[in-house]
Amino acid sequence: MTSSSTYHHGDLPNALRAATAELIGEVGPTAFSLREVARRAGVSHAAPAHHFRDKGGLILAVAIEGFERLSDALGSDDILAIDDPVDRLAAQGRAYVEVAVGNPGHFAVMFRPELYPDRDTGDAGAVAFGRLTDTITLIRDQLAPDLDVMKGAMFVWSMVQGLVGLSAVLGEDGKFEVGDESLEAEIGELIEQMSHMAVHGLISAGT
Amino acid sequence: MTSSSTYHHGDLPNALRAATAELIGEVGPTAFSLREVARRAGVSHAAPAHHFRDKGGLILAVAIEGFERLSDALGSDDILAIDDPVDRLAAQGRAYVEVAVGNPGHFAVMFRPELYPDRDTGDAGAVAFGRLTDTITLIRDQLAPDLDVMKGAMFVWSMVQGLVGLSAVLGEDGKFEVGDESLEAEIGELIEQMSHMAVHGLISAGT
DNA sequence: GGCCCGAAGTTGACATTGTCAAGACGCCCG
DNA sequence: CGGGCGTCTTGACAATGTCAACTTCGGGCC
Repeated sequence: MTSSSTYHHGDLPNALRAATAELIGEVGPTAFSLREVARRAGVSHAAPAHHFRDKGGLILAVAIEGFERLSDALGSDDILAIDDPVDRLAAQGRAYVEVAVGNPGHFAVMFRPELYPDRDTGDAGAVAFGRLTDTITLIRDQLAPDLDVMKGAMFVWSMVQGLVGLSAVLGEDGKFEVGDESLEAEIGELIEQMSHMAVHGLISAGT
Repeated sequence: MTSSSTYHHGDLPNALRAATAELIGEVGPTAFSLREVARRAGVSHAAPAHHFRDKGGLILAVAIEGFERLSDALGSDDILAIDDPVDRLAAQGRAYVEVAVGNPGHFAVMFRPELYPDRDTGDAGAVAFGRLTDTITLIRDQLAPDLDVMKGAMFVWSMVQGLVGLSAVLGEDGKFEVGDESLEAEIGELIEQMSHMAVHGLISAGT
């Protein structure tokens, strides 16, 4: 609880992770400043170094946390309860986008190894990727025997990751405006349509 | 000509753009430093400010140059000479990836508006996107009358952009290694397969 | 042809940042 | 109750982005 002595924070690592994700979500991973994070957490500017080695270490921790949240979402009970692999893949697509828009600070650093030089996220990314390959494997077994699972997984991962990346660029409020015409689709409707296209592409490539 | 007086550089803006793209390609857009660029161009640390307002202005110039190169590649004579719209789309996918891997410094900043706050790339991005929508429109007219062109364009753009983004993360030397199994496909082979899937997805969604 | 004004580049300064070394604080185990 | 160690602070340093003032060049105008 609120300790009278402020010298020991209690759970500074988690507070720093949260403040970092929040700050990056506001100003981006470049403008993000280690000292500002310390300020928000109410500690001195050098305190973060005792828990995370340096700036890169703190960003790495946020990236790993993001991959874990993604893995949890892609492998949730709700999703694993879906038997039809095509429906499950669509649900995973929706879940992916939901996690991305719900954790902008995390996703801003998850695919940027240059932000934590000489370190990596371990197998956190591979675990999340495995959630997708599992579903693609089901699709291959049931619907598309000749499908290359790895290429198929890269296909759907690229699609959904590209959508997330582009949506952060193109518009605000979930709407896109590109060129003369404006794409007025909600992002939810868009991911629905794109999932449909992706599934047909997968199946046609494997039969 | 090697001017005897070094005071006036001759074409400093272009030299700075080139040095910036090169440096970003080496160390990423975050570690990139304005003073280092000036050093490489052989000018003093404040010289860039006279041509590009500040750090963001220089990065913005590189981003716009990248969009222009992309537009040129997607609308090259070779590509426009391809009559079959499906073949043309596949060629544009290949061209997109080629430009991306050939200009890593540019692509590292093209979809990052947070790197140039309060500024934007104008219509440079929309022009490139238009090259794709043109081809998708052909596909709709000839093969898939009910296809939503904008959604289809977002689909293929997301896919190819996601592939580019992920390829920068997953591996070196054009190979991917994910999880236990390793995806040994060359990126060229991968984009070929993915184009195939994308086209089938588009057509099935529009008929 | 000479001048001169503005473009192009330099120098110096300042606040901010990331990192490191050294020290202060407080809890826990003996 | 005393010492040790994890936790946090303080102070310092080099590097960075940006601003203001200064210097140098070159082309246009009379």
